[in-house]
Amino acid sequence: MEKYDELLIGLRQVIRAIDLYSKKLNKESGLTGPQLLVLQAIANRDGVLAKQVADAINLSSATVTSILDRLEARDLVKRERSTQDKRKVLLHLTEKGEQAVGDAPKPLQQHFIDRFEKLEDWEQNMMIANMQRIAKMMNADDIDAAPVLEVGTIQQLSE
Amino acid sequence: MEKYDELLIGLRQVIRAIDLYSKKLNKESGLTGPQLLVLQAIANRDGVLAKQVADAINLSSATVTSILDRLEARDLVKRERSTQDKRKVLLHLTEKGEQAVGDAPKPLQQHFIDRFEKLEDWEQNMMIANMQRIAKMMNADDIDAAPVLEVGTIQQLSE
DNA sequence: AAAATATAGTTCGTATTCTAATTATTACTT
DNA sequence: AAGTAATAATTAGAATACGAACTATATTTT
Repeated sequence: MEKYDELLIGLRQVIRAIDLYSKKLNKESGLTGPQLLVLQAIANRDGVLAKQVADAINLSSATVTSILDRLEARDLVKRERSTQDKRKVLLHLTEKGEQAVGDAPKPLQQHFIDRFEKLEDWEQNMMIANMQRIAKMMNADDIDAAPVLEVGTIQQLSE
Repeated sequence: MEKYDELLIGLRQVIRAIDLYSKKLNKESGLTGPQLLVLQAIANRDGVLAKQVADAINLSSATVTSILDRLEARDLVKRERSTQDKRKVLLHLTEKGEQAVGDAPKPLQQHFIDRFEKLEDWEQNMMIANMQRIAKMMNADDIDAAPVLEVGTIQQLSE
């Protein structure tokens, strides 16, 4: 087996771990990973806009809309049209939603963070540098000249 | 910004790079990343089983079935029931399929590999070790297995 | 030989995710 | 003031991805 295979397999495991944990979450708490992330974003700031949530958790507006549809159908979230700017939709948790956030297990992010923070500083730095390097090596920018500047740009904007 | 944020953003960039490149591929060649991976797996070994393809590219059988449905509908792949073991389905490329594989741009994997192989040995090893470590730290099994052990114990287990 | 297990593939239902197109509204330009 | 841009959200359509349930075969156990 080639070395790059090992790396790509490792990467796939990571991606899969995220997905599988999302499904595990769903079984145990009735919420998938993305759903929980959306709920937490609203819990963090009541009345947040759908757009802001999308930026915060790095998804397109369309994706957030579909997640919100499901959350609203289950009476966990309430949409409210802003009267000042009628394009905007303000998001709130219902009581049920607040309870769900409180009861839910940690999203994978949190679980991972707990472990990550136990590492030595130099280890943390090394892992960050490596991941950024892979991101760079995979960056579509370098494949073609122009079209896909978005990845880097979006990250910068969302900070 | 916390350090773990940097790491998770890097990871997100990687995942996104894979997705965006898949869509770019699709626009240019009419094949998505996973579709191309399936075609290549068949090109590698004519008559391969669906199951083997699934294992090779790390997807569930159900997912591969749906990808094969699309590829077969477009006359890129042919399914053939084995006469010896009628549970099995042997996969072949059609002429059109072979041409598609030949014409398609490299999947992201290949592009990445080219770059990865230019690195020094020790760098490659470090990147692999790091990715595997992240995979381990994200592993859902460990979440259930070792919930409230002491710090020191967890460190030992996760090494 | 009969029953229990295992394997290969498919189908079903659900969720995520994207882009492109659409709607409604607000802001900017001329 | 009218026409053009930009913004916020949604809708439509496509692909990916999974587990669970199911069908059909094969293999193993009793």
